[in-house]
Amino acid sequence: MPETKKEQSHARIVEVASRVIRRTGYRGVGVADIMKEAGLTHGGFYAHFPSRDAMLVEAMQHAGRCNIAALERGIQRRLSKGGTRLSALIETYLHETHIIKTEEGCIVAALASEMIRESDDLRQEARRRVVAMVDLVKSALPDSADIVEAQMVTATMVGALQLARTLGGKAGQAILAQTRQALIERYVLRSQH
Amino acid sequence: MPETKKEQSHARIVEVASRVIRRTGYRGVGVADIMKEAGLTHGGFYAHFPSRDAMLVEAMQHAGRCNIAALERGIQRRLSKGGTRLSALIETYLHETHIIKTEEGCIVAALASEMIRESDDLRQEARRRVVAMVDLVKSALPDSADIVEAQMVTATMVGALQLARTLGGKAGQAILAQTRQALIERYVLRSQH
DNA sequence: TGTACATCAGTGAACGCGCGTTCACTGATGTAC
DNA sequence: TGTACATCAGTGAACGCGCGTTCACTGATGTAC
Repeated sequence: MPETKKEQSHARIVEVASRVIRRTGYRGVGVADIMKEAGLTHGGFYAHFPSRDAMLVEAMQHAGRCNIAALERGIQRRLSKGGTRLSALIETYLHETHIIKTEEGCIVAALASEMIRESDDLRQEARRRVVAMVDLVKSALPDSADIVEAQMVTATMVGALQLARTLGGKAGQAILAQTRQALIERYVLRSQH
Repeated sequence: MPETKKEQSHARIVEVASRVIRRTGYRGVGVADIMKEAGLTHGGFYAHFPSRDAMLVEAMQHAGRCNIAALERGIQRRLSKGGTRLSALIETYLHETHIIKTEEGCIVAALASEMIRESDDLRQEARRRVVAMVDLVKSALPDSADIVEAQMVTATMVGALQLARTLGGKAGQAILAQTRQALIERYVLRSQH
């Protein structure tokens, strides 16, 4: 069954918003901007969402699911050239291109320090996004690793990407390279003997 | 020589702002709120700063310097009870109380994901705050460790604190505990033999 | 010591602007007969 | 097949509010003589 026109518009708004909030933050963008970028006028917004906040929740969910899917694709691509699932994940997540590409990048890294300040609904969705990321990391860690270990690896990758973005340039790239190396050394090389 | 009344007010505004931005973010607070919390009215603001942005730069610098000083105090207190400088730093930074206490906490963790979106002046100051944190971490690492290694450790601690805050509760505390343990295992225990 | 004036630090009303939200209206598409 | 009406999806003007910034004014403190 084909989507109705309204459903298509709805999906387009969410898609646009999910990209824009990663670039400019929760507070950095208005309803009118998002509608305009989706090819609509701002007046129609409230036919799609009860509030700006509700739209942000959807945008965050969408961004997180795209993140997981994109990471999984990157992992499979790298796995086909050899290596472990974990090294493939680490190399995909901590790739240098993500320093600049925030719009399509990890929603957790893009908004981590803002998450705690927003409405209850947004914080709850933020928690879900973190849990989804942690689950993906856990699926790549050795079976002996528990959820808390996966949380720590996630924290390391998220923090590294954020500092790399703040410092920028060669220093930013160096952080990512170092973090890749350290995580792979700790979790991949050591478990091989 | 005693401070003039104006210098005292200026310092008080910066102090208040440095706390409030850690709690609510760059965009989460207005000039009037800060002046009110400093016991003044908003009209006088522009006798102290050329713009809101300039005040935020000062607030960030102040917060960062207080962070470094507080960490150093925490390190010395712990060192007097034994242990290494690095384990003292890790245990001070990743202490459970920091999950809730954002106002007095690390400015980098509080604003990491917002830093890249602000004005050039603010981003430059943000870079300085990151560099200062990294320098402190480097001062606690073994001499063989280079600056990039210090950056990675900083990223791990910052990321862990942010995820701990997002998840909250027991899960948040578990992340901090796990990260402390992993970092100490990697850098402290291993270098002892 | 007292008087007159200048400077300092802050007050509070006002301005302009942008943003979230509302709402009367419009053109396109679907449906009944 | 054509006509009349209902529904859908979106438009664009308007409202209220808060925020950064400006500015004329005020009371307190310092200074000259």
